[in-house]
Amino acid sequence: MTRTPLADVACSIARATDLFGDAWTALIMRDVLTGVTRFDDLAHDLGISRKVLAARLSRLVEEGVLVRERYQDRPPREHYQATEKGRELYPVLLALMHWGDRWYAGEAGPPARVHHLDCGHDTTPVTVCAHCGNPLTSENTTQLPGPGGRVGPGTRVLGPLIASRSADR
Amino acid sequence: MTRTPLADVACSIARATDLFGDAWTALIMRDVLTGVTRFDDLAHDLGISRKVLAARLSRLVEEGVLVRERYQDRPPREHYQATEKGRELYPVLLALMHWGDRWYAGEAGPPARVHHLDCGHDTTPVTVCAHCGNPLTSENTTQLPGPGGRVGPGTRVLGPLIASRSADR
DNA sequence: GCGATGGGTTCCCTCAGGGAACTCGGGTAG
DNA sequence: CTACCCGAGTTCCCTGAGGGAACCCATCGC
Repeated sequence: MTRTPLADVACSIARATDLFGDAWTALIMRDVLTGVTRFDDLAHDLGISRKVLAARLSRLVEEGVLVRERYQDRPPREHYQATEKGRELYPVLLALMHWGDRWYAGEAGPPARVHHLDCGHDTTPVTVCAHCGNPLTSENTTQLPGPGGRVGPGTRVLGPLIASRSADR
Repeated sequence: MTRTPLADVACSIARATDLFGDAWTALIMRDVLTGVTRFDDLAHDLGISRKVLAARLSRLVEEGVLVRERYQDRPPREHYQATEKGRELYPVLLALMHWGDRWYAGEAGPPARVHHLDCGHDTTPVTVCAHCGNPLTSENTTQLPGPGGRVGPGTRVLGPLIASRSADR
């Protein structure tokens, strides 16, 4: 649908969603990161059209989020593995999953648990400040322009910033 | 495009992406949470088609993520505010933004900074274990079936789980 | 009365997604 | 040697969601 290209907008969320803001991509990454790495397995597990799956996978490979590698020679079989860039999407998935659990889990409870091997407990993810370790929320944070945030022709900042909220109108 | 309905799949990521896995929804939430709350402002800021914006907003209101409220009577003006459910999407946005910063920021650096009011520093978000406070990664966690994760007809678990990885074939 | 907002809705067109069939190379059973 | 299956895609057609731009309607400010 001639999706408006978001990649060139000066906002990291826009850049990230240009790739990740697609219903399938998140689910593909979830599967790959939890061990479903082969084309047919992904197609069956997700119920995605094979055409779209092929397109998504090659996009993800192009972007360096996944690599396609041969894991067996006779017969030749390939699978997809997450790169470091891909593995770093895990916090996004955890955040999405946690939100889904909070707001859509039925009476039975969430469909899956996350088990933290390091401490041996089932856990929930919390997004905290790298500095002080306390949780970050929309109320206790402010978005400010960063070094790469200068405005130019064809470039939009990450949305009117708090500071420019009334100024830009 | 007769998008495959993901909402009924027994996976919180699928449920969340059914709503959120759309390029525009993430950006709308980013804007609303940073103070861009009016229809026209959103339309201009995002460069989104007004038709699609209207559709997204009403979907988000329907889902209880946003509320539409009149903030002034003469002339009548409405805006959209995030509910608690909506504000809790903030960690997802932070995770997306952080990933975008890590992998797509140019030489100039990221386009925006997140300032944590509680500790007074510019910060980066870290996703940690609610239990022990250490970072969660795809390597140090495992997904296990949860209470709501029983499999039935028409219901898929959150992707073949680690445990069933070789068993289901 | 007249134009300017703000907040949408309507119309048309194109192209991405769904579904299912087809391909192609390498096993493997008989 | 032939027949059949599997993994991994590719091709084809059809539908409907997204883009773009015009249109609508109520309420100001003048």
